[in-house]
Amino acid sequence: MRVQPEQALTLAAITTEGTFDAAAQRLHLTPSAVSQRVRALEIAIGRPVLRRVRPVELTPAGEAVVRFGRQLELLSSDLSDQLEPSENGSTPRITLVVNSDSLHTWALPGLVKAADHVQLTILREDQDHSLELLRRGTAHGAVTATGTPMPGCSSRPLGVMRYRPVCTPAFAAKWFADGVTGTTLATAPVVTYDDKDDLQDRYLRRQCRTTLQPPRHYVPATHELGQAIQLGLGWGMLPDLQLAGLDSGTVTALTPSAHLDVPLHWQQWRLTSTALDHVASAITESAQALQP
Amino acid sequence: MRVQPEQALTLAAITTEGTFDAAAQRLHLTPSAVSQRVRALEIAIGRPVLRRVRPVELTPAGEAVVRFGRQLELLSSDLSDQLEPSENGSTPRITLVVNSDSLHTWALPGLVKAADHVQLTILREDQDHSLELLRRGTAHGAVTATGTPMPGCSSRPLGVMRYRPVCTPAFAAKWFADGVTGTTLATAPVVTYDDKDDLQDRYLRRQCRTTLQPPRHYVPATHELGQAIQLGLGWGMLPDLQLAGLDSGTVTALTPSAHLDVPLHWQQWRLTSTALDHVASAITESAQALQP
DNA sequence: GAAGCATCATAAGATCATCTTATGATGCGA
DNA sequence: TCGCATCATAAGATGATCTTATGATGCTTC
Repeated sequence: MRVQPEQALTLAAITTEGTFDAAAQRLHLTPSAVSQRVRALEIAIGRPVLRRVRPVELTPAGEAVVRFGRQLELLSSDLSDQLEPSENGSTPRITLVVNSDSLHTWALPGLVKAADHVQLTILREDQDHSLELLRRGTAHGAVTATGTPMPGCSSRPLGVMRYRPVCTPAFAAKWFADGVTGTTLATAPVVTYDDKDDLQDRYLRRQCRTTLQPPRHYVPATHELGQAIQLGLGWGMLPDLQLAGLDSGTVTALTPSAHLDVPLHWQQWRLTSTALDHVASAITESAQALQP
Repeated sequence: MRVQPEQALTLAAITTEGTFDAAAQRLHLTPSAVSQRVRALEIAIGRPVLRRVRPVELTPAGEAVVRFGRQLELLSSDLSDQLEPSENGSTPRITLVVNSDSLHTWALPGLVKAADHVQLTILREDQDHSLELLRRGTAHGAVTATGTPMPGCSSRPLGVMRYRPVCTPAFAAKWFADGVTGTTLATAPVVTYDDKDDLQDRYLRRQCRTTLQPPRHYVPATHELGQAIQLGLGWGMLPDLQLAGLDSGTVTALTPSAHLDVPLHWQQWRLTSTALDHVASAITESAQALQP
């Protein structure tokens, strides 16, 4: 038997919501109806589509069905758009994942322009999570650091984010009076985004060839991380694009020539949707800022 | 109200079949049910989707719905394929338009290779018609002479078909003993595909700078047109690729250096279907034969 | 560990969309 | 003019799917 569109859309809703009951609410149905739809779907394709845990976990078959459902949603939005270009009640919603630094520095301007006919859901997540969100179908596209496309996705390079180690002149005078050496770097406090943020460690390794454990402060917001550094909380890695926005003289590079390049890529589902196309080209346009 | 997938698929079936009754048969329904589905659809989107003539003619809104339906069909096939790679009962059907010369000379070999997991419907049509079939959603892809993509389609260049004016040595001796001039060209009979085939006229214009009206024979089949020329029915424009297959000496060029280049493009719907992707790459591979 | 809550499954009947049957109108060709 | 093909509509039949009701399970909280 064939998978019914309704069934696929239901499974997609369950995946985004995480539970049957939440999906039922979203679909304006009783939980029982949702349960029955899932059962019917599983009977139709002859195997389970998800594991009943919280939140639900899709089986491979379930993932295929959800992909179908998501594409159907977009197709449907496209059709509505063609039929009633005026009525904007049901403009499609595109969900994308952008890491915090990109969102803060370059991603937003282009996206704003694309938002005429699209409703955006921007998820601010780090690398690991962003690929997971793509895989689960929660997001349609993502800015990632890995260029190899997920199965079912296409990937295109966006450019390179260049990070530099910076601090205030006062901070440098206090901690690096004897120069930026293994000794001083081991004691000077560093400000990072969170405990997964390894940019600083990569710099330290390149600089000293050993693993250092300086004091660390975590500031999990890009703008505020910049502020923290400007206030002398520590030194840290900031993108060139963010540095360009600071008043000159407020921060200084630890080692002027040193920098870390993080290549960024746009990954999106291989599906046809004018809405998604809009967003993709908007991101690409924004990423012009990443070109040297 | 939203367009239901069933309704879109129904309209698509009506379009391919031409009448409600034929569509009903294909869908294993009564004509009445089909009629009611169409009515429900028209009420849902608030305007007619087709004109009730034979065969039916879609309105712009109807065309949008049919496109949606066709894409849904492909999506659905893809899903089935993913869920049951073994059961090949419902391999997707891809419809493409290829002009006669391309079909005869270069298009088929690659397509044959792609046919493992795809059922092909090849429509042999000339330029005007092929774009129309694309637009109406009857075909998923087409080999066209125009490179500017239709709305909703993507286009990629395939290469160039080079045509040369040829005839038999005997024909040349009889008609062109005084050389290939405006005078001789005006009287020597020419063989063309049909009355829309303007390759010969383009050659004549380029050769003489005036419009000539030589006697014309129409042979609406590529292979047979070649045979006709070999039998001395007239001179005509044949693709290099076709000439390569003829025994040497059977035909000779009217003006050895003269040739007409027809650039070819592959246009297809911008949608994600592994089946369509297969066909597209097969066509592109075949088109290697068009590279100089 | 008992109570409370959230979650999913199942049975059974209600509801509603959609199909079939039956009939009629229209247009076209023989 | 008849016959045929086509599409529309009314009305009842059908059947899928929903809601209601209830129960099982597992996790949290006190």
